[in-house]
Amino acid sequence: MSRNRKLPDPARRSERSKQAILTATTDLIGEVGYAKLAIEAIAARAGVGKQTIYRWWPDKGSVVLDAYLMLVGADQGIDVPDSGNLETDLRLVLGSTVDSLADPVFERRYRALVTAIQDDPELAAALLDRLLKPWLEATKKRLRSAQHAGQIRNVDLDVAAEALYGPIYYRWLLRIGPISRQYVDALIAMNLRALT
Amino acid sequence: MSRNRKLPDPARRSERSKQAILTATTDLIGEVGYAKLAIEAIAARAGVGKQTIYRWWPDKGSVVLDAYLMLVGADQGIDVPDSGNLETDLRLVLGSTVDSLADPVFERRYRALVTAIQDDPELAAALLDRLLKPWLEATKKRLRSAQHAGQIRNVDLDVAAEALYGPIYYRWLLRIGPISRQYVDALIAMNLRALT
DNA sequence: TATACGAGACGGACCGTCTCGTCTTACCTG
DNA sequence: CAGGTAAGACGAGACGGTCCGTCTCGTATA
Repeated sequence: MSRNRKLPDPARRSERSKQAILTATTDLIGEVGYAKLAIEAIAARAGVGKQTIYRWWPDKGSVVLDAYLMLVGADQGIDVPDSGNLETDLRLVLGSTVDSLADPVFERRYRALVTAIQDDPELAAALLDRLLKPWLEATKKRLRSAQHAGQIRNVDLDVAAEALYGPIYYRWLLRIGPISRQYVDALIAMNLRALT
Repeated sequence: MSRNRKLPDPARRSERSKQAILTATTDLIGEVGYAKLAIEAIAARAGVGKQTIYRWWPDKGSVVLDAYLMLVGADQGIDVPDSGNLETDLRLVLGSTVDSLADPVFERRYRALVTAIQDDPELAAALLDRLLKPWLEATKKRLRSAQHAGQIRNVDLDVAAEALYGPIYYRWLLRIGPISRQYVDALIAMNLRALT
């Protein structure tokens, strides 16, 4: 009862076409948004046959995920600096998160991704593994270091890391309010009060 | 250059058709999901002409919002109890939030709404005003009461309220992990440590 | 030599607009 | 406080258009 479809040979895949498809996808999301993004339009823009897209991706959401990962240059490793001053380091990493979310170049693409995720748990898992988890893990690593230095108490690091990112994404995803450096500072201050 | 469209008369609107449309929408989201939800299918299921839908709603997202608000019985006012014990009261209100998000009946409909919001800021504002803000305001009110009782310190209540809801929605929207009563308890404990 | 490729034809699903004839309702008249 | 009427909201569905996902074609490539 397993999948009966003949799989294509990745070794023979055209890198040129792949790049063209992902680039066209990123451009088109910026122009027409995710809802009106059409596979046909991607193929036309990329100068590619539709079948070439359907051969390598199961659906629109998967193309969008890969396009975004290429855009942000994922899989190159996230690292939170360790200056010894936790507040400084957190301000740096959360600040760069906020900058990305507020940057129009990334905003539409990221929102497209969140849209695609909502009715595709597999895609959500892929995004989690390849983008969100690296950030969370890097942040937890920095918090663990602070724990060992006796700067913060012995709390659940998953809860602590999500308490930092959660309110930012909450504000941004549900459009509750603007996310600014100032908001980040207030958030960090509150969390450090809980952690020390 | 203003809108040149003749507006229909709300006084003559058929309440029967309205209910049928919103009910059909809720049912169909549960069956096929938001992405595959078709206006034509809603009309057919509701026993209604397509024009009747297009006459009263500008797009699919708006229908979905109204359907959800009807489902949860919004606009009936949110109130956080004030037992004197802040932890108990927060556990109650955040617990009911988690229950909703985890309930399959509400989950698909709410995720549909989040999807619709991402490329429609106006719709997002409507959701914010009619659903999210009432919860946040009720929570802030309870926190303010605790402030006056000298139980928590004098912090920005917007930041405090969002620090409570943010991580829950973050986990749920980005499918980072399961949201449970246990997680809520850990979250409340951490926030209370920051607030006292 | 096998197969990934660009191109595009194909039937089908829905889109959003429109035009019917019917039914409902707000309002006017007596 | 009827009862009659005209405006318009209604259900139904035809319409051209877009895009879907599958399927052939030769051609190019590894």
